[in-house]
Amino acid sequence: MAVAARRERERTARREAILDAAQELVAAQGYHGMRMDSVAEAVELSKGTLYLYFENKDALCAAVATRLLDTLIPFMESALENTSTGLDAVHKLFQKYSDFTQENPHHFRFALAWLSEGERMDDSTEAFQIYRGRVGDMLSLVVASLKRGQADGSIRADVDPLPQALQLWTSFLGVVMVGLNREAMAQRVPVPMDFEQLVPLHLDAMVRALSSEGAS
Amino acid sequence: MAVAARRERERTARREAILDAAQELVAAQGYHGMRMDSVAEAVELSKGTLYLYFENKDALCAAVATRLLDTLIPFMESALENTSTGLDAVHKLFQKYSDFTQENPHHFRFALAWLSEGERMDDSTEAFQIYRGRVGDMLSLVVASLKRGQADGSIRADVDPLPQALQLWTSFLGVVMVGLNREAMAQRVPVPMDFEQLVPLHLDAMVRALSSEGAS
Amino acid sequence: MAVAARRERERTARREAILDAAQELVAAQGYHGMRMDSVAEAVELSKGTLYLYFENKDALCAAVATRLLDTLIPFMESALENTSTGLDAVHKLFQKYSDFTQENPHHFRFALAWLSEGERMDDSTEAFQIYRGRVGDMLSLVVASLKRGQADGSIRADVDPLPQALQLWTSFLGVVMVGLNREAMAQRVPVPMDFEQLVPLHLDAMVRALSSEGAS
Amino acid sequence: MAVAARRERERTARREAILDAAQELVAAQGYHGMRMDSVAEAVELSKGTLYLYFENKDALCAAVATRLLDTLIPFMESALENTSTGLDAVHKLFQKYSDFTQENPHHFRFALAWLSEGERMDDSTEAFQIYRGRVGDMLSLVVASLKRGQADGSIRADVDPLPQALQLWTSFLGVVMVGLNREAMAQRVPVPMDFEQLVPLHLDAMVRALSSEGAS
DNA sequence: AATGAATGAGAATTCATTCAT
DNA sequence: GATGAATGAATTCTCATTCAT
Repeated sequence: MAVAARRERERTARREAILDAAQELVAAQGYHGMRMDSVAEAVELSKGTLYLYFENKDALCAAVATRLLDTLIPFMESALENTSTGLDAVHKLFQKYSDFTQENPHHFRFALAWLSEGERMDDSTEAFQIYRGRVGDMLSLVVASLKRGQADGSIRADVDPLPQALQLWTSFLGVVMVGLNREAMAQRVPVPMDFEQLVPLHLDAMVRALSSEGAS
Repeated sequence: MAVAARRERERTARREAILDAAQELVAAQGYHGMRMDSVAEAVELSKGTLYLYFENKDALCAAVATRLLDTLIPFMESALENTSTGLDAVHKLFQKYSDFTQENPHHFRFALAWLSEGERMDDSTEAFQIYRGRVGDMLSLVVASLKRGQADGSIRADVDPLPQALQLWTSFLGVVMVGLNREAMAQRVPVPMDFEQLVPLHLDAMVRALSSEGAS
Repeated sequence: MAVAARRERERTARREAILDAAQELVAAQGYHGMRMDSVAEAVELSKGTLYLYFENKDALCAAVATRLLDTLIPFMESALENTSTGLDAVHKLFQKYSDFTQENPHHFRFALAWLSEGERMDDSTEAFQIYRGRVGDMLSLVVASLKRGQADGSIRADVDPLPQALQLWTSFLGVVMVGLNREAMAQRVPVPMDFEQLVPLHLDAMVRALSSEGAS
Repeated sequence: MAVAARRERERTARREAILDAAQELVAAQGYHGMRMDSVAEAVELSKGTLYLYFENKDALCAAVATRLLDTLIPFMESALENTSTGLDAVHKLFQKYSDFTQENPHHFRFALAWLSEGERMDDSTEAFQIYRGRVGDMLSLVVASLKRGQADGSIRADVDPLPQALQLWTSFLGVVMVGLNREAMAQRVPVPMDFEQLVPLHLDAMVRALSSEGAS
């Protein structure tokens, strides 16, 4: 029995180690740059062993993303403590979101790959299904804060919470995407770009747009 | 002489055909998914011939992007006619941008695929430099309108035109990206989404955020 | 344990098989004519497998050359036993060199093909650095014998050992090269050629040139 | 008639121009580095036109080499004027040969390719046959000087002219080959090499070896 | 005679995945 | 469970040669 338990523990630990390595590599080199070879080397396992833990590369990446969302959601929830108003809550929620993407660029890159190459990713794996569920959880946090803001008067009454949550989230996606691909952007845009400014500017714009103050 | 003229015509036509094929393939399969082989097959030319028209894969992609911007920019410029204020101009500029992406989903898919794979490209080709110039032209339209809005009092004076133009553009990228992948999104996000609403909501938010009215 | 030992044996054997095939192909077709495809086919391995054993084509070629020098050097060293003088040693060294090329025409053809195509190689691989070291070892034998000859008075005192060693080696290259291509030469040079005589004649000339006797 | 003559003149001029360009390119980039594309561009002709003047790449190269030998032979002959002895003549002959290879490295590279890749070159062309004849002419010069040296007593009587001429020529091939591939050599040999010294050293050694003075 | 667009058979190298041990 | 050697299809790019005009 104890043996089985230890085995299970070892298995979990190894799985986590693989996820750690994969996460770091995706962060450093992007989805395409991450090689199964490198993951194996990083965890000091053979390439074959990787396939005992994950069906294929996409499943491994989905598992990385899921684990990140599992971290992101409590991280965002923690932003809600000590918020004066719903508007403040929305602000802090996205601030956290932004912080998170800066610290875990892999999550974002994965999410984007998922969006922009969606059709070509292998979404048949269980790992992928779990990941999907998490996205809904995250959006719920935003919706709830918007509603709270309307209740406490900090957010305009004519805002429709769910669509507006999606507007907030998706516009954030664009800003953060650009921030994560600064090198690629700097190559393509012939003006100096201050990527550090981008997120604060966007957050500020979003707060102004939602605020009940100054509404006609 | 007629021969030279015809040759020139044929050459241009062939070039356009290659661009068409490449555009479609990148839109459908992403930058990595687009294979020079597939492009060649699609235009019924040999692989080698592609390289008579474009230095390499990156130059071909840059040419596709340039061609798209060549259409987009006049289209956006046309939005500036009959605009009452700078704020109105910004609004209409992005409205056009949005319309364009709806009508030319390929453009957007192309731009996104190219961006979100986030890898450095070969920027040594002439084609890439031309593309880079066009991106600047497009941004200039936004910057100019922001300045005009500050001059006529419709836009807040504390807005810094270039960074704000980037914020506007990049946040739009996210919204439109999601709008173009509505099916993938709808299937994956476990809440009902009304994509038609997304762009107007975002436009509205942006205008509120920039407007000098109701500024503290 | 036995498993590890067998694996190691197999790995070495496979490596040697690849080297054999590459050596033969370069000898027969020159450096450019040797294709990684052909090597793979010759050893009945997939192309990819070659790259598990050697970083790239240049590293493979460097390894072939190294292996040949590993045989040649002890063979030349054996010539130094029972030599009366330094001059005698130089003579016997090149006699051995010549014998070696007659017995291992592949070595020479390989070295020549590699040299006469005159292109820069990828010298960043470990394999190349090892090869480079071996070339130095071989030359050292000649340099040492020249010095010995000067010490014992058999070789002219005004000889500068290193440059002279290079002169000896490189002039030998030409003679042996022609000797190995006797058929091609005989067919192409419109005078009767006695190739058997060529090496002895050259050796004799070299000894006369180095000898301290008869120096002005 | 005049028309035919002019045509012929033009044709010859164009042929020469192609040879000039090819010669320069082989010199600069080696046999493999020389591209038919580059030749065409250099002479401002289309690639197709090249094939109206030369059967294929190898025939073009053979023609370059032939033309060079056509220059080399009178050049070597000119060395014979004002020579005091046969030994002096041999010395000056090879001195000229060496000068020539330094100034026309292409000739040499071609000759070597011909030797070391002989079997794979297309020797069926007429250009190639002409080239072969020239080689014999050149050797005859050396043979004649050796005989003269024996007659005037400057060269050892026991030298057999034809074999010795071949020894001289072939050993020179090696030295010059290395001199022409200095870059490749410098990469492979881990000792500092002074290529300028190599040819004089070799010439000196050859003269000592042939000289009747100091012969036993 | 001249053109130059088109060809297409390769070339080296990569990498996710499999499978005998 | 773990290994790691082997795979082989895929990918970008090259270049001597051809041929309709």
